[in-house]
Amino acid sequence: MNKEQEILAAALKLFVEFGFHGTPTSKIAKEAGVANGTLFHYFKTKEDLIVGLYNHIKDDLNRHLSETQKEKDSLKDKMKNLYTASLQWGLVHKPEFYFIQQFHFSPHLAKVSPEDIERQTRLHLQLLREGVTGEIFKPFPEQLISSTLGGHVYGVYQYLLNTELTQQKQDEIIGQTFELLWDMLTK
Amino acid sequence: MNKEQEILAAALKLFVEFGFHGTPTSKIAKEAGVANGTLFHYFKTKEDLIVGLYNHIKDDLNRHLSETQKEKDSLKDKMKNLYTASLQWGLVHKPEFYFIQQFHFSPHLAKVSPEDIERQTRLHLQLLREGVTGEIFKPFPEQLISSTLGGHVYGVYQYLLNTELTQQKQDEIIGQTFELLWDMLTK
DNA sequence: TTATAGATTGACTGATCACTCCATAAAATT
DNA sequence: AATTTTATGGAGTGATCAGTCAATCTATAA
Repeated sequence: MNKEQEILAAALKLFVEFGFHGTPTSKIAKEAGVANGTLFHYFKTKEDLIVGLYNHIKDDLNRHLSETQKEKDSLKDKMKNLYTASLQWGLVHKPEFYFIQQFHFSPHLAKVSPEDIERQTRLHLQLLREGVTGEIFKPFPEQLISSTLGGHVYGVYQYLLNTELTQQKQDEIIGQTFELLWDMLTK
Repeated sequence: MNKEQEILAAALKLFVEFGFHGTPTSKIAKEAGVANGTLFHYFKTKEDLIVGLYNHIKDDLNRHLSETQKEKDSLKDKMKNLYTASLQWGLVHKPEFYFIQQFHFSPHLAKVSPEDIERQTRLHLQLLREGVTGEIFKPFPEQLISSTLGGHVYGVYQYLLNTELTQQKQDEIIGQTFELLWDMLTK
């Protein structure tokens, strides 16, 4: 791992544990095994580091989710794969998932550029549009379906996070809750 | 409004806008129109203020939700009233709702005492238990139903927040989404 | 009236923090 | 080989901040 990645990894670990406030850049540098100055060589400011870490994680997640998409799958299968992969990635990458949410409720969110946002939501938006224009979903506004979907994933994630289940039980829950979600949203 | 409440109101406003990190206690005191020392007379530390504000808001919300509950209502009506009141309160108290979420993804969450948590979740838990023991809900773990429910509220809230709807349209969406939720969770 | 306790003030402080700066080293480019 | 660019280090700094403190004010009770 190069120094930039070491810094990102250290920042993630400390931000999740102590919050943005509670984490001085000096501690991040120390945890990463680099000098103070090195951190500011890669990230002009602390805020730059925070936003950079967010984009780094989001792109990583997005790359992973994209890999689950196969052209020839039905919409339902594509969405199920997206749903499943999201939850599984979140369970494997707990600090990353927590950080995303922590970031979403911070003033730093406003610093994410529109291009970054577009790139990070393209995949979801595309599937959603497919379902809306194909009249697969119930006749609700696209935004409402999107929000409901997001909320559902969030809720199920919280459950899976707080109950230690075997991989098999986990997959079972994911499958069942997807069906609930699908039945709720489609005609 | 007495000084303690002025401080809480100022803290809420500034925390939501600038985050915990970006809000010095001196600014809070200034915004509240009190001296620095006065703030620390009412709250021993900044963290005390943050946690105190959270409990203050949560108790406020809880008091409001409790008022919607009538003994003789059916479970469905009780839940619908809780659901509706939650969303409406959140829309009227946007900063408060945002602060709750901001707080949930901060290290300060760990400082809320078990008694406070119990008091703040009693109402929800009670209705949930009623539905589980009465076999109204589908046979899922209580925790899963609870999380799903929370996620659903969260999702619909995000939608209502981001779309400027008339009161009437809003109520319509709330009614419709509750039915979706109810159908999804009950037998 | 006096005594006591709480409320309020704002100047002050010790510690901490984000960030700078310059020296050196390594790598890339000419 | 010479030159430029990039990477790294770490001591240093000015600003800021959470929290203190002693003085004053207010109110209530004895």
